[in-house]
Amino acid sequence: MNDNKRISIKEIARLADTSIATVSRIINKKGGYSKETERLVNDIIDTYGYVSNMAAKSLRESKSHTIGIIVPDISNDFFATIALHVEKTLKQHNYSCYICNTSNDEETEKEYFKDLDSKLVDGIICISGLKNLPENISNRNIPIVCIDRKPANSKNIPIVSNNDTEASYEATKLLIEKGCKQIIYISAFPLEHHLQARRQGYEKALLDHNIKLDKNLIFYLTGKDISYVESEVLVAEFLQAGNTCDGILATSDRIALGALYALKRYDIKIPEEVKLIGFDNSLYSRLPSPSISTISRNTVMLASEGCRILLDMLDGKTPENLETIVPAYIVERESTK
Amino acid sequence: MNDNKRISIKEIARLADTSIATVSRIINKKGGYSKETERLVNDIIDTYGYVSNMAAKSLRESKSHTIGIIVPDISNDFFATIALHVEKTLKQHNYSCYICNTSNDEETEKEYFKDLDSKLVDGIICISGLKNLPENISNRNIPIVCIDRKPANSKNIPIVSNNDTEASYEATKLLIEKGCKQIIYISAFPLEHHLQARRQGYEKALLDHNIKLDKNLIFYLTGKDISYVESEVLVAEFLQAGNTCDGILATSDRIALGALYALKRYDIKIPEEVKLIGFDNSLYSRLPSPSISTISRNTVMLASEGCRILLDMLDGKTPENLETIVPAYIVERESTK
DNA sequence: ATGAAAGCGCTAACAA
DNA sequence: TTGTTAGCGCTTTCAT
Repeated sequence: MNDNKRISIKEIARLADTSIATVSRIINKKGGYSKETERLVNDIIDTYGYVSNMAAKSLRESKSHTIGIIVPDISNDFFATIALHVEKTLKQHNYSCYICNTSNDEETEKEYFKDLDSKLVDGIICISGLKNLPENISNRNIPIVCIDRKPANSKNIPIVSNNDTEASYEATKLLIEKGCKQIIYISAFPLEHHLQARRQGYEKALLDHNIKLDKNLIFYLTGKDISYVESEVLVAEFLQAGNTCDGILATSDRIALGALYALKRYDIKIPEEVKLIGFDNSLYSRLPSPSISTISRNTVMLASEGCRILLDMLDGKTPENLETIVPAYIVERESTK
Repeated sequence: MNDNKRISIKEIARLADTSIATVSRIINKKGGYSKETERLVNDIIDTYGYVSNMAAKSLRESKSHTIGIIVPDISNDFFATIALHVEKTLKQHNYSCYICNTSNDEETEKEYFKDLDSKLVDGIICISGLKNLPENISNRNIPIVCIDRKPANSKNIPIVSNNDTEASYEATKLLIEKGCKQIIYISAFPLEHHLQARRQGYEKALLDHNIKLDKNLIFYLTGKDISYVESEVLVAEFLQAGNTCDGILATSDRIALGALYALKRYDIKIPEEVKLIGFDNSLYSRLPSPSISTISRNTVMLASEGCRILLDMLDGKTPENLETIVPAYIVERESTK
């Protein structure tokens, strides 16, 4: 078959001396043809290496058997793991995936939504960075499931996320129980709902343990630099100014890592003098010495729950719950031991 | 526009009281229409949130403005970085990307090739795990560029890879110059060409420095477990048996990390007693303490060279070089200092 | 069990 | 500058 041209069902029909309708039926196993023609047609398909033309199929059916996955940053372990798991799961249900990397850029994300719309994707799994989803996509009635982050105008869109408030509460509590009294809180700028939830958990834990909230211990990154760089600078400046602390809660492992670097730079012993805990259970917490305690977000479950809901919606079902909570849990490592 | 139905150019034409041909021309900026109709049509497009139907466009044009990216494992930092960079680069040239994660599974990879063919992708960037590319795809005359790994039957397919032999040579030389005489070599099972190249570089460096090759110092992983686990076990057993070494060259950072863990377990000082170097310049070498010296593969350049060549091919040019070598270079860290 | 034909939305060749 | 029309490959309805 050294022919580089794609063969069509029309051609197959001609070769099998039958009609394109029959060929189509055979390819899609719809029944209504003889064993004999079936064998003949399948033989031709094999010999000529026929591959269906998805564009034509999609045009005709107004669907693409494809799902779009929107991720902020595929080179981030956390998102990559989710994307990977989503892809694998959906593949088992005969969907392929467009992975769209927004680089946390709002304009890019909007473009991708349009792109996915244009490509007739059957559904979207979305870890969005947008405050609001684009109007047109939300009006298109295309099934969307959000993971981790929830755009404000997504009232009817199911979301799968963690019990962030509680997880953050537990992390703070762990530090307190290990004797910490001055606990720094470092977070990315809390545009997103889940970051606000974490702050609440932190505050509640302090309150419940009679520790007065000290606003001077709360820091937000600007996002102008890589998070661990910003975090390192911030903690270093804090220490340089003669301030003290005995615990640090960071809302990501990368932020925690920056803190770790700063503490090391000032020869502060971890966990003896300062205890440290992050979020995400990524390589950033697993690999450093001392290894950093962290909150596992349970990426596999975030992904599989998201898929389950999306697949239900693709089947025409209405999701019973708009909010699905995946339990995050503490992974204790050297930095709090 | 609370209508969830997609509007077509036919509908636009009706609303603008013109023909679909004119609308098509305006959308694609082909010229041959008045300023006035242009404005009118664009207004309608905006108000109705028109989005083109890619399936129809692809069917008509026999191309999809989409590139397929085949990767073995998107949750691996090294591949993810390449995929990300490829996606960003191609996006600037108005191509979107299918990222296909093969999980190092041959069957999956073959399926994906078929899938990409079916989706009429205009080109493929391929970090393949296959010994041979599928027949049908190589006969389809669709532009393919391989990165890092080269299937055997890809005679006419351009490949972008590193100068692995030299890089490995330099790494070994570095260890030797720092005084190492018993250098362990640990590699994944060398099905792939670039792993054989690295072994050659290692051997040549030993030879050039009058160190006799000791086959007992050469180890291959089976691939039955995660590489750093296998590597840790392997080095631990080596030490347990009372053997000694003063340097380790690992063909990936993950393998190097396993070695690091084993050495630490036996309280062997790095770099004082044993020096260690890996490959990839990933988080696995950057984050641990001591940090691990490594060979940077120059992922950004691997990706951008791959894109450059593919874009040329998409323009109908024949690539001038079938082999493009991207220089890998040593990143020295604590483990060899 | 099979076939003829319509039509999905689009581009491009041709006509006006 | 604009419009008419064929046809890309496919599924599906309606005949037979």
